[in-house]
Amino acid sequence: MAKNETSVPEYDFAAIEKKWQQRWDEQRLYKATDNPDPDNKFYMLVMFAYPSGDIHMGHFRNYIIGDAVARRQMMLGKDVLHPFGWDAFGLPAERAAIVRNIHPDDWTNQNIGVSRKTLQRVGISFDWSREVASCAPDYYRWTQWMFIQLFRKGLAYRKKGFVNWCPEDKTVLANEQVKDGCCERCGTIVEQKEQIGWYFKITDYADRLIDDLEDLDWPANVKTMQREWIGRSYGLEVDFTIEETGEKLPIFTTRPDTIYGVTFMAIAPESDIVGKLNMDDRHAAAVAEYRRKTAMRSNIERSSLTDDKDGVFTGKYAINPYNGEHVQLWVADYVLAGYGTGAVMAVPAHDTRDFAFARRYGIPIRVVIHPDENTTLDVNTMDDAFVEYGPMVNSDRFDGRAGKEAIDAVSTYAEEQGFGRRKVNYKLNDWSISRQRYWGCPIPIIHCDTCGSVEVPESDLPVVLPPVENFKPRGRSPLADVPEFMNVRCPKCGGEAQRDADTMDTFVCSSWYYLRYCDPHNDREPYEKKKVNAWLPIDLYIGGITHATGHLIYFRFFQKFLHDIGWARDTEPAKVLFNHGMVMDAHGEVMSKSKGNVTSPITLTEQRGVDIGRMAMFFTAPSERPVLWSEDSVTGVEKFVTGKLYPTIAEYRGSDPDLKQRFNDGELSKPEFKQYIKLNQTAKRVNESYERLQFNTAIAALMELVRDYNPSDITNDALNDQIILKTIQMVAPLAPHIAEEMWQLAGFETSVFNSSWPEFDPEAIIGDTVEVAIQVNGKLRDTVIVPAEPDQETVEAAAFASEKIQTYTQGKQIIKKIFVRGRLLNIVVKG
RNA sequence: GCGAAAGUGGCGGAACUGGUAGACGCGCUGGAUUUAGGAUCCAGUUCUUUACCGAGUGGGGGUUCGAGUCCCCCCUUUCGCACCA
Repeated sequence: MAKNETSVPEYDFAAIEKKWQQRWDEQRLYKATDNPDPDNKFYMLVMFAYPSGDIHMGHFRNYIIGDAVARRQMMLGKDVLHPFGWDAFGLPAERAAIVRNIHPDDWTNQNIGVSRKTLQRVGISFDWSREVASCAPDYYRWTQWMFIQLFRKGLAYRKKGFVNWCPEDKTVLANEQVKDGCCERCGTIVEQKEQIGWYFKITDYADRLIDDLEDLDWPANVKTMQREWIGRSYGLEVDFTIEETGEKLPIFTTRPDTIYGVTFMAIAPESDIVGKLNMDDRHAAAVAEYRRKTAMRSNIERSSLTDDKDGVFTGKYAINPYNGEHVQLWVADYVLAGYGTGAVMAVPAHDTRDFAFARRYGIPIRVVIHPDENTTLDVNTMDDAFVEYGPMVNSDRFDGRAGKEAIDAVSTYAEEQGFGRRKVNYKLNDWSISRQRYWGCPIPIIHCDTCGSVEVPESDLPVVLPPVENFKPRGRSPLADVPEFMNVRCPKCGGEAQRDADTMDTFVCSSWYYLRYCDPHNDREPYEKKKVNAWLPIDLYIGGITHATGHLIYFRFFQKFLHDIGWARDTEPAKVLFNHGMVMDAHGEVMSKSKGNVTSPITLTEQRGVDIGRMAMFFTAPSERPVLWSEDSVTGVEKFVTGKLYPTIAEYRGSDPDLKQRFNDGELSKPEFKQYIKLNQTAKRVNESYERLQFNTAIAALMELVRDYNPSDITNDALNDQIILKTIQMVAPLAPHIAEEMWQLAGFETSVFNSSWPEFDPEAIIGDTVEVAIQVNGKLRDTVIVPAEPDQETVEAAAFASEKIQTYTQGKQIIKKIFVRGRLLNIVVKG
């Protein structure tokens, strides 16, 4: 064996990790350029983290995936931007600070320090010179700037309305922060409360937010969730008339073809239409009582009563403009005040909810759609509404029309007659952003009795969050009790005025952070456009699925807005999105402190080393699937790294090979050629695995390569050394420290991450012989070994030479033969 | 209830456009080494069987020379939506 006798030091991971983390830092290996080549750049982004103090396995997994991608992109010669920062405002800091009796600012900064150190310890290739924290005045100054831009375009406005109110956190929540009727953060049942606050008019962007999903390379489920959340539907708005007052009562419907089947109308209890009806005392009292009752019910109670529709009659009637019919007007809580016009036309025969309601209160049911020409529906035997399309009946001039065509005809008629118009509705509501809390970005608005809501002049930004002793929640913003903060002069008229006391939803802060990374220290503007346009769009954005209908809609909205006002070229922030799977314990349970089943990446890496921890995480499952973490995940990978991979460096012969050199069959011995083939097959497989973020199969391929590597068969030093060096390069993005150490032991003075990612020799993927499967009638009966790239005759000759094949074909009629190049021959026989 | 995705050994998981199912690893079994344990190495490991044969990717049907992969029905799991008119 041509073994190099220089002794290789033992694998001391602690020393190796420390050494390389220090050197990488000194060399500024991860420092991103300000002037990337736009055709050769890679913006690798992982989601902003909340600095809770400990980095858990979920973070670890998220960041090592991004890290592997970033490091490989470096080796592919790209200009790489791989930044990190902190989503540092928000309730948890405020609560922790209350409990510990320290200031949220101190608590947050301490945690950032600890978390940053942990991330550095696990060797993530973040460019820390670009770190941002959303609670820093030089960051939130520009969050306020963003608010002002929206305000100037009329896209930030203040209104009084019903909002989600968390009684525990004592603050307003956005729809996106309410889960199953409960506060997403603390689980308390959310109440509806009338409150004045600021909104972003995201609904203006609803169409673009849906339509532009088309071109995004995002997981299909996220796109579907966003489409459903925005909830676009096309329909007709029809003006019914209130009988006595003659007032218009517009309603929205997606089924104009059922309009002759309307037998009653229903109004949402919260709708202000209810107040305009002129009800007599008896009905007014009943309605008031009903409204009071609904107000007390929480959202979950209301939605869980799906089958049990109730309501109350107003004593009033409305007129259907199509046929002049007078129908009863009810108040019912299955109608939502916040969608459409807050009132609906009810067609019991063709809507499940209306059907249940009509049956309960004995309201007439009239069939106006038949399943088809030959089938008629009988009201008396129906046990549910018929909701499909079909020909219209009992519908005057429209009888016989069906489906989309019917809807068109009915809609056009309304438009011609002037009592209706085609309309698009959305489930998406405007984004409520006011929070009655201390630890957030102050809203840069001054309220003046004469001038109204006035923006703080840009030169006065940031509006600094004042130091406050007592920031306990009391149901209104703690800032409201700080007169030095609140009382200011109006920037317009100079009169006495008051600041807005609320702070912004932290999702505002995280809606533009990816732009700030491109120019994080700019103190004249949020960022230089040129820099943002050079780095954007994000080439790969990695995070958990939890943000599908929150952050991932908000930041698309911001990007589009900034595009519209000339601050960004791109209309979408991230071309590719990837959701990694969760990390759970060995039994598939979510890790949590209360369950006591938390494994810390810090402990893991201290005991086994960072690279082993990373490799184990990568190897256990492909990146998008959940990982059930257990010690068994580590065993095999640890044996491989310390027992197989690392010792190969002792076989290095110091030939300083040209890694671009390709060998051909003739210049290598048979066993050498075999190993050369294996190397190139592996390079191909590893490449494909990296592209799909399937690092588990990349590791499997590398394990095979190292297993089959046999230096005693190799006399060609250049080949031997090429195998070793390329192995190191291929494993480097996954296990950076050990790879860098081996690279140095091989004699290199520059980083492995500055070397070129190995390409494979396409001529060396197929060996000199191949195994071809021989099937008879589609069943595998034998395999034959033939020279590479065989033609059909060669394989057939080999096949019919096989005794096994003969026993299956003898005395039978051969009908046809199917030959798949390099794969198989299928002989179809009869008899 | 509606919608989507997924069901492969004892376990985590491989299998590109239909083409040799179970790569790689864990675990397990046997052997070597060792005073012993551990570690390491070698061999085996889908099921049934001594072996051959046969069966086999949740169940049932279909298309095809050939199906884990495509189509239909059913079951299970996970996720999302959940009165959106």
